[in-house]
Amino acid sequence: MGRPPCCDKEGVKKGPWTPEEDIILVSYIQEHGPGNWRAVPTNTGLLRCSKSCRLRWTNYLRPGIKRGNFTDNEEKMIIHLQALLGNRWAAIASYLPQRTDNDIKNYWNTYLKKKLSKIQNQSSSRDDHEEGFSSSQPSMSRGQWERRLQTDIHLAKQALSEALSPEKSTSLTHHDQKPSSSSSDQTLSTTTTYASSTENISRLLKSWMRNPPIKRSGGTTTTTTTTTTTTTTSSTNTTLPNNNVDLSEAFESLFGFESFESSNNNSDFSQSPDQDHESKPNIGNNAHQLPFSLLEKWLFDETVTTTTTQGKEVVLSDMILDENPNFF
DNA sequence: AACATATTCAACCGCAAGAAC
DNA sequence: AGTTCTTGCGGTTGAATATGT
Repeated sequence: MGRPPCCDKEGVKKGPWTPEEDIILVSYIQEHGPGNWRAVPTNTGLLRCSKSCRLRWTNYLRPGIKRGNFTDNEEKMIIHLQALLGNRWAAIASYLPQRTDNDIKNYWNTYLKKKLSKIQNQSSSRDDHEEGFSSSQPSMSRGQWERRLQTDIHLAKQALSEALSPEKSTSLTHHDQKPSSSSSDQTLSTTTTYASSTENISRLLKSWMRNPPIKRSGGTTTTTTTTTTTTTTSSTNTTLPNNNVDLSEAFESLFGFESFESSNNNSDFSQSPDQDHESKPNIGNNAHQLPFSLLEKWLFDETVTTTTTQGKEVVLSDMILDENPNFF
């Protein structure tokens, strides 16, 4: 049976979000900040459940989300972090601050998993003749598995190092400079790689205008009859259905996100402690300032620290696995 | 051109943890 | 201490889109 769904109420809209709804949500969050999601549908008049609002914000609307193709570095990091952390997408996403866990999860499920299994098939067919050893990966001898794990850890370190290195990998580096960085040139650079909420929505708007969701479940026809709580929103709604490009541009100017973003570089809007990243290590922010060993330490402290049978903690990354047979 | 199949990804669902009462 | 509420997470779904026949 289980608990009834939180959104089982009548009158709660489901399905794809419309630009109108996005605007309402963003303008509300701009005013009140993220959090207290329960109050969002009530206060905005959105016919969405709180969960849906939070998800829309965290996955698409919040500033700092990068969309589009994953870079090689990102791919590497995902692969190795997945090897280290498993399907802890939120944890993995914390190392790629500009990507959402949903994005990473989708990318993994639709692309990386297949790619890796292909590679694994190829290598396992080569390894089949080798003598087997019963380990957690049956097709691999224990020594192989240990060595691979070591290699994975090493590569993950390397990938992390590359990704966080300030002089490398422009896209990643820029992303790492989250809005909390104070320098204005960093702000400029972030606007090229980070998408602010405005940019997110304006992009959505543009693509939406190109391909209006005609068949979508009442999406476009659902005019938000509630003349929403925020003045900005209500004025926006009146102009929405007509001028497409102007709309998105008007939207950008409406919220003045350039100033908004920069004014929030040190603010709590995108980095407020009570929101999405509250438990995340926020590596992107200061990665270029932190000694890398510290990051490593944090990474491995959290994820690879394990306990031996004697209850003594062992840091896996520091172990020479082959020399510690008792580990298994 | 029309249909079938595969792929992508936004959104939903249910569960768990922790906060609030 | 127990219950309820809120939020976050990971798995899954299904509509839209791309690709193949």
